[in-house]
Amino acid sequence: MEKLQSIRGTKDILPDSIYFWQFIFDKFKGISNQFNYKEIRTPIFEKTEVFHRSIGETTDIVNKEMYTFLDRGGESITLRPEATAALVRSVIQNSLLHESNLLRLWYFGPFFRYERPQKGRLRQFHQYGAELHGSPFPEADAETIFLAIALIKSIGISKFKLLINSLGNENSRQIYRKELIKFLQENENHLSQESQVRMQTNPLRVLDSKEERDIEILQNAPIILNFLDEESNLHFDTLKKILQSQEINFEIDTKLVRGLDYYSHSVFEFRSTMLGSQDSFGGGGRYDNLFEQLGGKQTPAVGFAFGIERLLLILENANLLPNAANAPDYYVISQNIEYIHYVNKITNILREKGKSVITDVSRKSLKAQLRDANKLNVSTVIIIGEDEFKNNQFTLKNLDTSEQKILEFNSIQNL
RNA sequence: GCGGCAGUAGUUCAAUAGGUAGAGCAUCAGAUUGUGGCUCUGAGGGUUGUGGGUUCGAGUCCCAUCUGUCGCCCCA
Repeated sequence: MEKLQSIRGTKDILPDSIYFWQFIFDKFKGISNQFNYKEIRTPIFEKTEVFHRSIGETTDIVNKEMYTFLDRGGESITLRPEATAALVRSVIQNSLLHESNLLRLWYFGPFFRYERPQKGRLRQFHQYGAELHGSPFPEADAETIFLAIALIKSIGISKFKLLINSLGNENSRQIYRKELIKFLQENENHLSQESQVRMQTNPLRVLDSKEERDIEILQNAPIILNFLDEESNLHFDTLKKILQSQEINFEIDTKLVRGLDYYSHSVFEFRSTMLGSQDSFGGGGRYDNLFEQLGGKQTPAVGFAFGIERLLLILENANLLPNAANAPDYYVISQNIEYIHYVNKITNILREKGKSVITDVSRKSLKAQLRDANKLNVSTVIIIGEDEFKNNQFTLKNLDTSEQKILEFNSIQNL
């Protein structure tokens, strides 16, 4: 028989590491509560249109990274490659903005992109994200950044870089776009092939190029921040001031554009030197037009997401993983299978008292059970041998000190 | 999707110039028949990722494929 294995780019989260996942989830849940964000869970697949209409037809995600298939009814379905569009769909569908014009949401779950796997880049990966719907103001952008930083710190990460940029509003971006295309056309012959194609489809993304010759040319490219209109400028300036007032360190990266078409105004990204070339572990931005694109009414919004696997890599590489292992309170050992009912009785009483208790189910010898208890880091064992069984007693042994004493059955209540 | 590197017991690795696989750790069991950890002894466990090819003979060479990894594209 051929051995079956998991699909390329997917990973089992095994019992040995599940603790770390729970650690991150619990911390993030706590911080989200402090910021008054509510958890939301949406399906992991959506109609393909949800993503087509939001992410952008010319983006790599839509073009080559989506898991799209026809279901048995002939409908085109896509495993979600990101959450923002799906959340907006849900908010519109369920009229969540009906009773309040402000909505704070967070989510945690799996996402899917068909990419060549690498460390920190999987086909099924997990994200935590938060979205703030309903405010056009930079205070909202700032709140999400505050939240993001609180989350990062809550799991012990203190070294990271925050990059910000502004893409301006629609108006500014159009003007800049024209200017940029003009510049790119003038230098077309010197650009990489990739960039020459992208210049036609999605010129802003050329800025992201890592090709050496592109980078060189782009040094003289027009800078988007110089094309912001008054409104856009004010928005970006205010955000910067808010961040500065709280002594949040950031760098302005005028080439930061991010890979989704729906962003406007602020975009930001978190990077760590503890990762390889996939050094970004989170990012987000403002998306004021997405609601309309998905058939809702115009609603300004801002949000961000973290890659859980990348956070775990940072924790691992920085030696920040928390200690797991919570040993059972008791191991009830029986010398002989004949005492099984007595052992179960004791075990059940202890469990009803809220203790975590383990017993042998594979008919191991007394010695083996003790070894087992030791391996499991149990510090207290209860031993039922012939004498204890006959006299309605039990032996309580401390494995750390090796002290042991015989007690009457009723004193189980005092454990 | 493109390029480089890698793939041997659960795990970390070893195997001279191609001659039919070994060790540490882990696992399990014993060391006077009611007691763990330390120590000692022993045992189980691999059709060398998979499929072809070259060869008298391949873990070792060649091809393909799968998976991982590094970089690119891109992103979390």
